[in-house]
Amino acid sequence: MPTITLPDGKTKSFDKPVTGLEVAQSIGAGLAKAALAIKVDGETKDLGFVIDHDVKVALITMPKPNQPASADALTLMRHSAAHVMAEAIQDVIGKEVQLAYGPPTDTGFFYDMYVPEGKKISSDHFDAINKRIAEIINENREFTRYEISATDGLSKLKSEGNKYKVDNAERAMGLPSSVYKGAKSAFSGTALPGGDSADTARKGGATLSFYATGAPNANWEDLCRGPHVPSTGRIGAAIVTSLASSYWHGDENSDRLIRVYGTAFPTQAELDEYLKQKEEASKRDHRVIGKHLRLFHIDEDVGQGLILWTPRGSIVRKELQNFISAELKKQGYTEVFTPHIGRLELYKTSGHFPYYKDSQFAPIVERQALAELSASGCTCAEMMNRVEGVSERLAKGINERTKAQTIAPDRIMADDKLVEGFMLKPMNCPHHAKIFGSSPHSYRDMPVRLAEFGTVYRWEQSGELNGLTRVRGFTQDDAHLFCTEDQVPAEIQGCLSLVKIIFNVLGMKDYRVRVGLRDPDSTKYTGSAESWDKAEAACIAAAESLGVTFSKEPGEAAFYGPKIDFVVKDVIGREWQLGTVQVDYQMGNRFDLSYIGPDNKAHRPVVIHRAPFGSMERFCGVLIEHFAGAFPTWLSPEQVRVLPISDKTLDYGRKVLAELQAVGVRATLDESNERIQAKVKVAADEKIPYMLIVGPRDAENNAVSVRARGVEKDLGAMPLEAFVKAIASEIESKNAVLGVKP
RNA sequence: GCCACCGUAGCUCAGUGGUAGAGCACUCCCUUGGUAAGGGAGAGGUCAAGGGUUCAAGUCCCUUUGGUGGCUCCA
Repeated sequence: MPTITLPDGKTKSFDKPVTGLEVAQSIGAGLAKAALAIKVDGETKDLGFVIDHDVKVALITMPKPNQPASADALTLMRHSAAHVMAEAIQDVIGKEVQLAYGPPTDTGFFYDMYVPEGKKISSDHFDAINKRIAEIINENREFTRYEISATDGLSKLKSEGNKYKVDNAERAMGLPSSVYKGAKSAFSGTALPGGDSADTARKGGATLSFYATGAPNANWEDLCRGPHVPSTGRIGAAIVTSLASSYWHGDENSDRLIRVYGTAFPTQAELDEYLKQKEEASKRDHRVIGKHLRLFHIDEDVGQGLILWTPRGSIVRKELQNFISAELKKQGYTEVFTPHIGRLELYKTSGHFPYYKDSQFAPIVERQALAELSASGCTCAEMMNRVEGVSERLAKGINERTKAQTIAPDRIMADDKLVEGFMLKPMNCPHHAKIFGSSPHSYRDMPVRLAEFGTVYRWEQSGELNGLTRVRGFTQDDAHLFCTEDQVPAEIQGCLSLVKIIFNVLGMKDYRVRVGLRDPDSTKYTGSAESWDKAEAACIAAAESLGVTFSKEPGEAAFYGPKIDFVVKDVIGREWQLGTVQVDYQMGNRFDLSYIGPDNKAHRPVVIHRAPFGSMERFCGVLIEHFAGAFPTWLSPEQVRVLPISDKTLDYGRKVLAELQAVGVRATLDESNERIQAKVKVAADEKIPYMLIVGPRDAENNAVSVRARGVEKDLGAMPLEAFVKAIASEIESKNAVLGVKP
């Protein structure tokens, strides 16, 4: 005799078990019609789910017209749409396509599938697939769930010959996979997300559930734990959007699958709106704007992922750098400069080599050594082995070593033919550690804060490179704070206040904060449990003080300490990590760093790595999108453009230009013999904050007619002197004194 | 690195086997016009590179290279 509790607290009792649909009907016919599924004690179930005991329920419904769909409704609909798309693909491409895994995502859904040799799916098929999807939706077939015993289910799947579904079923039943032999234990290292794939009907139960899109054994069906919308017609509009490759279980040594992306919305209008928004967003793409506004250039002759900053882009970058430098000065940082390379030995000490060798540029080997290796017929692979060998030897030497150098640099070792070399630095910390270590320190001098806009190089996989946001050479606004353990909380706090200042000034509000904590079950971490507790507490407290929401992520700490990361989304929804603050208990040991404490004994400093922008490249990329290229005046490559009405006021224009330049305003003069309308249009396209239109009237009064970017009406004429004063104050304060808008 | 798609003038893009095109930008000329493109002329190309098929290739095939979207990775 179930009694159900509704979200508003009201209860309803039934004298026999009821389905979700019956619950909805008991409340109202309209609700029953709109219902897609039912949440039973927080878990989403089909409307056909039978409730036989007391539970809390909530119905998931189609949104009312002109109302946004709930996240639950979208997820449900998209999961169902994944089935429809899979059926359509098998209809269009062939039944030989084997389905693996098809969950909903934030913006749609995907289905991973194996496309056998001889079959192909490409965007040329999209029209046919979309047409078939529309047909299936139009047929309004019911999603029919049925359960069979796990043993029967498994043999059914085996007879169908789809090893991926067999694997899913075995996984759901808690059995070891009979088909997947990969190293990783689960998809993407975590449990299967709710959505597709199999699940037992009840926890610990012994059945597998299938969903037929229509009638079992007559229509298309799929092993799936559900839930689904009642019928295909409840999916408003769905399309396939793109293709990508993926790996079975995310394991690159395993089968390569095709991931087909799609999305679905309750109505065609919403789908159209979504597509339109995507198109609009792509206009804000920093790669598009960067080209249009001539901010940076990537040249294939220079190399992939290597940024050439053009004069205009360099101004933006330099202004940001000046801004942060000024803040650093206020906070007691000292600036250092270090070279772009260092000996391999250094990176063995720091632990960057060879552990991370796959993500670094190949070592630079000294000329003589290279010649001898080449003469002896040494292959590249052999050379790499020797390069690594010397590092390992040095590592051993370093742990027990005194200050004495045990291996001569830059030459082939006579005994075992090992090679010395240099590496393009992947990080700045080793150099900074060496600076700290180069002179004695008292606890009275601590913390020592070494800052550098340090350029580092990393061998990112070619497919990962992306405009300014993922590159192979980038400049970190890096600093290392060498402090006593007691100073850690205050220093973390200081780092975050810096990030806060920067984000506030730039008006960046749309970011999330991750606090990476240690995995309580792991022993991979260095440093005492007590230190970790304190540092983690300090990170959490600092994050709280930011006043934005943040997530605690156990297991996401680096092995050497906890960290705080700032993550922002780009225009197409991809997340990029920007700033980071990381506590490090390891570096002091690795580099044998010390300071003299009040007890007159040597102590290890704790090191805090921090980079509030992350990298100048990525930050500028994100910033371009944030402003859509319309930088605030202080950041704009060109702050003012003087537009003479005609050649007759060209001389006055020159005078205005000279006065602006005299006070350091970045201004230009449009000397073209276009009409004023054309000059205004061009300046507007280039997102120039201020246009000064100067004609005979202005020249007579020593005035300028001001037009501010983003302001409908022009600001009218004002004395030149007044404008110069106002814009200087706008630049100085970084506030829109004159009212420029993005 | 992997999968799919793409690479034509400085930029945005047409061009489905038969003599390389448009708009914008650029140069010159006319126009001297008060707030989102006045008019005309000119110049600009090894159609990403290399190989192949064909009487004939920007177009079809292969390789390389670069880009885009994902996957994987991310100190």
